[in-house]
Amino acid sequence: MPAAKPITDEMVCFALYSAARATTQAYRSLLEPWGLTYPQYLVLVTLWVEGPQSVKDLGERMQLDSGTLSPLLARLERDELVERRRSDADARVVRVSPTARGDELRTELAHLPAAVARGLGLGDTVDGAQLLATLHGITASMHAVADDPSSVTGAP
Amino acid sequence: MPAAKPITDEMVCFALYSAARATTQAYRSLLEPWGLTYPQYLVLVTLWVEGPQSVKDLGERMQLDSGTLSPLLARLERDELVERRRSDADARVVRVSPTARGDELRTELAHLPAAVARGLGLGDTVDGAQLLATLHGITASMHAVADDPSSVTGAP
DNA sequence: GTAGATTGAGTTGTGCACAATCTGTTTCTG
DNA sequence: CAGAAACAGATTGTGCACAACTCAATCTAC
Repeated sequence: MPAAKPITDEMVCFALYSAARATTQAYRSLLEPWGLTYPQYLVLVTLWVEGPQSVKDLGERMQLDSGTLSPLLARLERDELVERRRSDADARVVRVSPTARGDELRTELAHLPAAVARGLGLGDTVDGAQLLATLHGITASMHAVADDPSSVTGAP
Repeated sequence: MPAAKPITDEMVCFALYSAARATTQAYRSLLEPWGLTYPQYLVLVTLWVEGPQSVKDLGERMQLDSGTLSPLLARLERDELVERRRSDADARVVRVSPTARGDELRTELAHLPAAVARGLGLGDTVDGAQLLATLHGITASMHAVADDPSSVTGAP
């Protein structure tokens, strides 16, 4: 067996990839009784916290484009959790708002954050603030790489 | 405007979700010249490091089931980067190994880890070992939640 | 040795992520 | 004002993630 390997980006990236998948699996279990997926839940949380908003705004908050959001919102609308209405002022804009049922879920799902925090060991084994800062840093760095790969491979 | 919000699981989970997506986007840019996706790259890395192995073993390493791996491997095989051969000893087992071209990529892509590490700020702004430990902890915790949601919601 | 359980891959169906493209507005500009 | 450009959202196509299922090969018990 070889000696301890150095920490490579691959290990970190793979760990990130695994952790994110494990998280959506955890939420899958928790949300299953409501027939919600994790991204659907995130959309609802955004609407609850920030109020009704356009698809574009929602996309900016969640860093998702209409190719992802449109079908997702269509499913939420089919399940009568959100409503989509084209703006009168600007017919290009579609305003998304929770339905009455959608708002009810806010109460029904209010126990989730604490439950997941408990599962995570937040504030206990995990320093939430520091982890958050690190993750934000990674997100920013990786966006920079995605936008300009040559910046890290050696400019051509 | 409310005072500073506490760190909630939602913030951490969303940050994780964003960071993971930003990472695959970064790899998408970097791997685009080779027509590889990030999961395909991960499979190749696993084969390079650990050598040819069965679909099951690959699935255990990457925590993916055959529903994900089978089509992914079929695409890698179509692109002549890996080969699949049913075992003589046990006809249920399919052994996956890199082709000559697949092995060539190991050299061609050898610059990636350092490039991404540079982009991440690994060892610089980010403590890789600690981050890795935290991510492994999260993965384990979330698997526990996924396997038994009642453990965090209060047993029914 | 055969019946039944287990295993390893593959297939099917749903949903998310994202690039590319399209459509209908709106706004900018000549 | 007319045409160009920009914009918001939806659609299409590819690939991943995962649940549920199928199927053949193998293993276990009897």
